[in-house]
Order: sequence, then structure tokens, then C-alpha cells
Amino acid sequence: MRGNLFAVAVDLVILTVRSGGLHVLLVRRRTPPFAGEHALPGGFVRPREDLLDTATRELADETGLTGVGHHLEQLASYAAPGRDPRGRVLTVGHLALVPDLALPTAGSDAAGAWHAVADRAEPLAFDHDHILADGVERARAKLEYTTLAASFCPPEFTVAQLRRVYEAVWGTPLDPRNFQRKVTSTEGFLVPTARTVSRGRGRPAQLFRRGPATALHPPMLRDP
Amino acid sequence: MRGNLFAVAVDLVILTVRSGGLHVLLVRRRTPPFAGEHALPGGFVRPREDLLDTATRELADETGLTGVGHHLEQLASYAAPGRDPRGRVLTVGHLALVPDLALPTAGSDAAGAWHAVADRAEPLAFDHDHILADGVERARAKLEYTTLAASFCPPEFTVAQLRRVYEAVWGTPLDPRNFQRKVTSTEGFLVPTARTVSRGRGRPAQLFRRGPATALHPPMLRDP
DNA sequence: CCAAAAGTGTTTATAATACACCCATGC
DNA sequence: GCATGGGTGTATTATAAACACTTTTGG
Repeated sequence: MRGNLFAVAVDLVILTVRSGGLHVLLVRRRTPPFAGEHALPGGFVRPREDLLDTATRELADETGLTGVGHHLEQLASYAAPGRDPRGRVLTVGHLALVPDLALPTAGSDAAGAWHAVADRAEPLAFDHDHILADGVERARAKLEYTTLAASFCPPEFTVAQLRRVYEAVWGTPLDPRNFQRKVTSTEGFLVPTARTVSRGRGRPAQLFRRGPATALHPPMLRDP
Repeated sequence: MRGNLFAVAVDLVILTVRSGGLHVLLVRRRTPPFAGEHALPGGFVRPREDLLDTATRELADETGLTGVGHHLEQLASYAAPGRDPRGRVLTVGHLALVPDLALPTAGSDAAGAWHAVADRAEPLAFDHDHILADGVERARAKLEYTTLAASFCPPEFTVAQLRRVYEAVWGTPLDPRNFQRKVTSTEGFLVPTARTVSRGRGRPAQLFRRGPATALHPPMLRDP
């Protein structure tokens, strides 16, 4: 039946928004191949694990995130011959969108660090530049027609925080007033809480939670 | 490094539009497991092949299609433990959108046949029902924000043919007059040819080719 | 001539943009 | 008070939907 077997890994493109830009979590490799170079966090799939289980485990290892509040989805698989000098390795790239959080300074193993996606000099190990590019492209596209932007925010957030996510990911300023009405009037996007929060000067902002909706459905050629 | 190795396969969700509905190309399995049952066409990745190479080769085997004129993209990978009784097999699902074509009655090996996606009774082999559902969902979604619908049409086609594709995939009738103006006024969607074609009675229709555009970009929260 | 399908023009509704203005807080 | 960011109202503009109407063929 077989004849050619693959090792199967899961690599993670973990994105967040901080200081006005998109950032990715990278680790520095300690062992060959590509020792000393930056790479996406990842690991091999264990015997009785499904792909999403592996990704969830790796995400928890790197960020401490468990359960809900973030977004994790499969991105694509990469298996070009020669992409790993050790032999035939297929990696299933995953995309995670998480709030800006304090990374565990993990005494255990290789701790990750946030790197601005826009200005990075050196290339990543393996074909991870390619995987990262695919992940960023997918994230940008998905903000347009889903409510995923809220995954970059903490559990409770203001409309301004959400707006800064869009501005950071797309690199364009948005009109705060139109943005406000757009997101608050989109059914199922935001769930209002009674609480407000005061950010230094200015009127206190209302706090929201993520709503149940996922797709935003702009009309294309459809009839109502 | 490894310890747990996978066989890696590529399975194809080959979709077309015929007689007013979405159809999928299925083969009947001749060997265990699931001998005699319907399944998505597929096969194992060869030693020096990349995933898209395998998918392209399988698509040519099943449909005779080579080169351009159709659409082929990676869908997702499936590797749940136990999905294949023979052992650990990861399959990379691919989605192909092709014109309604005469299938090669392939004397060689298991010939495929078109099956309406809407009304199928028996479940498919392995987790292929799941992969098929993902493929159909992706195809429906992509028609909304890309110009991929033209991949279901032959190299030259009329606006009415293109409209029937949308109507079949979404299951809703569209206004022929508004549809006409929408697609002909969308930059890069259709390239007009000088030729026309007469379909029985009625005014002859102009023939078009696929244009270079891929995304349709409905505005969401963006500023111009 | 009539029926049928292709294609255009025009009106109406709906949604997106621009921007004036009010609200609630810290200092 | 006044600067600052939050939030609402409204005019303008673009786009989508509805549909009357013209065009070009086959019978």
C-alpha cells in the first residue's frame, strides 16, 4: 500500500495585534537543522492525535491559552520534496489569532517572542516564510467577511480597540464614527455588557463581548 | 525524530455544474477497504512529488484535463486516527472546479461518474462525506467573492451560461438583466470576444472568455 | 407576425461615506 | 473650562434591486 512515508508536523502562525501592527510569535531553533534561526512554533503529531489536537496542544504550550477566546483554524499543508533536509516531512500549517498577551517566559523549552510582521530582516527556517505569508494573507482576507477581528481582542473590549485591530491589519485608518455604527448595528457581531471603562481622558467607552455571528455576508450577486 | 509515520494521500472533490445542479465526480472502489462503495478519486503521493503535482496528475487521470481552463486548489488535510482501517493515513483534500465534460470511459482503471450533490443516498467511503461537504461549502463561498464561477464554464461561454452556474450552486434564481450588467461591468471578470452564438430561438448571445481578475472585493469596513 | 432569449435604460430602495454635532470624563 | 476620546444624527453619494423596453434571432 504505502512505500513512501512521511513524518507529519503541525506548525503555527500565531498572530496578534500590538503597538499598532500585526505581530507573529516566533521561536529560535536550538537544534539542527536551521539551529539558531527563527522559526514558527510547531511539533510532530503524536500517535493517537488528530491535527487540531496537536495544534491546540502546541498553542497552549507557547501561549498558555486554553479553551476559548481565541481562534484556531487549519491553514494549508506543505510537503514539497526537500523542504526538510532530514527527509520527507509534511507540515500542516495552522493559523491562530490571539489577544496581545504576556508570553510565558517558559523556563521549560524554547520561549517564543513577538516579531512585527511588517519589518523582519532574516528569512525563517524551512519554508516558514511561505507559511507565514499564507497565514497573514488569510487573516487579512478573513477580517473582510467574518467577525474574526474580535479574536485579537481580550474577552471584553471597546469599539475603539476593535477598530485599532482593523487599522493595524489593513494598514489604513478608519472613520471612528462610521466604524462604530457599522459594528454595533451588525447583528450578532458584538454583545453589549453593562460595564464601561475609562481610558485616561475622554468619555468612558462601553465594553462588549464577542457575538455569535461569524460571517458578515456582503451581497455579491445574490438576490435577497 | 519521528517514530510515528503517515502514508500521505491526495483526494479530489471534482465539481461541475450540469442539468441545473452541482455534481461531484465519484469512483467505485474495487479493493478493500470499503470495496464496492463510492469514494472521492485519489491516490498516494509519490516519492518526488509535491501535493499539487499529485492532485494535478489525479485530475488528469480522471477527467483528461491538462493545463488551464479549470481551477484546482488545496482544501484541507484530514488525519483523524482511525479514518483509514489500514493504519495512519493523512489525506490532503483538493477542490477542482471543471466544465461539464464527457468523462473518459477509461478502459484503464476505475472510471468515475457524475453524481448530483443534492440527492445522494449512501454515505461515501472513509471520511469522504466530510471532505465533500467541506469542498461544496468552499465552492459556494468562493463564488461570492471571486470570479471562479467561470471555471465551471467552457473556454468560451455566454453570460446566460455563467448565470446558470450561480443559480445552480446557490439554488436561487437571479435576474438575468441585473446579472448581465453586473458581470459585464466588473473590471477583469469577462473578456469579450467578437463572436456570438445562436442557441435555438432568441437573439444570439455574445461569447466571453475568463478575465484576469480573481477577487471581487465587496466593501466591508474599508475606506477607499 | 409571434415567441423567446439577449441586452439596455430608468426608476426606486438600500447601504456606504463624509462630516457636523452632542456626551462624559480627566485635569 | 477645555482638551480628549466616545457616541449619534444627517446629508450626500454610490450601489443594488425592480422592471419597462428595445434588439435579434427561429419558426
